[in-house]
Amino acid sequence: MAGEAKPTTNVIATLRERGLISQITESGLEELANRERLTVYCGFDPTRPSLQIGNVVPIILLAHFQRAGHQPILLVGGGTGMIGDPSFKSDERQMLTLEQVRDNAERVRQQLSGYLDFEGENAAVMVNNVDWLGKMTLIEYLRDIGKHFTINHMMAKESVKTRIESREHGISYAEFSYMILQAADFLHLFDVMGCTVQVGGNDQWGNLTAGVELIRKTREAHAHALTAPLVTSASGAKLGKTESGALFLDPAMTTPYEMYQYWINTDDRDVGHYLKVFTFLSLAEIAALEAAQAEQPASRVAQRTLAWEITRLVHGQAVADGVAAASDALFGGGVASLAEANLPYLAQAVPTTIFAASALAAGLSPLDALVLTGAQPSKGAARRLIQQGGLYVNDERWSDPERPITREQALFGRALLLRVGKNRYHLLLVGE
RNA sequence: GGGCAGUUACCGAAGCGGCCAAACGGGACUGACUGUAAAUCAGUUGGCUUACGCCUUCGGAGGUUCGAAUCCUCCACUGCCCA
Repeated sequence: MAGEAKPTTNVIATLRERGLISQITESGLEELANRERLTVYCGFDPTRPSLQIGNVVPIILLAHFQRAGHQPILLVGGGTGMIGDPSFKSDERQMLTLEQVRDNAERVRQQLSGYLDFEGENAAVMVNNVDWLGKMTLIEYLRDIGKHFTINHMMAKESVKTRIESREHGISYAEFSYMILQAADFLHLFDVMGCTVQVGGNDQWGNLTAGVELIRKTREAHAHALTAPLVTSASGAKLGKTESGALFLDPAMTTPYEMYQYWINTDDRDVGHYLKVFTFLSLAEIAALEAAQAEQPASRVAQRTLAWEITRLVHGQAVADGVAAASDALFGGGVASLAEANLPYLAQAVPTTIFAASALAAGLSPLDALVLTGAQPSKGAARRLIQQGGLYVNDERWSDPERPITREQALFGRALLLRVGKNRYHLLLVGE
């Protein structure tokens, strides 16, 4: 399949100008990529139930390759996930149970399914390395693969260096062998699909080159490796870190609204860089957004675009539109501007409490409402908050703690958005 | 095993018989200002249908006293010193 159709654009140049290349093998990949259709793969180990935002970067690499006419392979590490990658990890991993790995692998497979085009002549392919690693015999592993690696070379790899030198932690034989398994993956995909390029995060460099070397030694063929840099912010913070933990792709673990808000709050200094990395907007469009942002900082136009694009990429356009509408209602236009259809996205955006219609009909004490939703720990605290002017009900400042909230204030007759302070919200919804 | 010092609110730390729901600092929260940022300034920071009223709180349990975070006894834990 590979090599039949001409690629359309210079994908390496595209990646380079977007700051998406950290290391690349000196193997003529750029010229080759312009000449023929390549098959490119990236692996994702199911070590957790969900991928994180950082995992999107190598997916985007694959997407750029696909847009340029090449064929991407998404590899789910159902086999390697049973061992655990030691690269740049200070401790031996807690081994997952086989059930956990299988369950995680299925989730990861679903999370990966939305980014690439699985139709057409350079359709993306999804594979799971347990399908071949699981069948390999010990003798095959040692004779066909292991024979081509020297321990000396493996020990010199930067990715495992600290573990080799560490007295306290050490490294098990299992984890030490991880790079060989990943090399075996590359060899397998080379053999059965003609795959000659592997991409990954920068921490994967050692594992990628292990595969390149294995293919050279056993098949006398050239394979290529390319890594994306670790994305960092101007303030040095690790990308995707929130108070509640990492930004997960699974909407049950990180709501699309949280995802959207995370990017909305991007520092001006980072927004251009992130647009290049996480969206497919042209460099001209990005430059225009940056200029508009610099001229009108309050518009947050670059951040809005970034947040919408990433949310759409991860969760789809309908969800991106919904959370954007909810976000605008919360921070800009007010809740009155929200369409009733977007109420579910608002409920996803803020903690939501269901309460009885009768309570509203009788007139709801704002003190009770604050305590009921957990927005305030006690009525005393709620009273202080109101007296300080810190409560808004559907955007109306509620300064009298004794004034009951009635049905007239409710949006669509059933929704009360309590705002505590500048930007803490609680939604009260009348139950069915 | 012996000796000494300590244990106060989210954290640090005052208080050493009534004026203590407990100084002060940090944090957190609210307001003003702002770009859903940072900085700054002001206020709030045990509970109770806000009441110069009541209730619960100063490691735990008892006791002395009209009255205890403050004094006594025992217990638990922490730190330092000596064996």
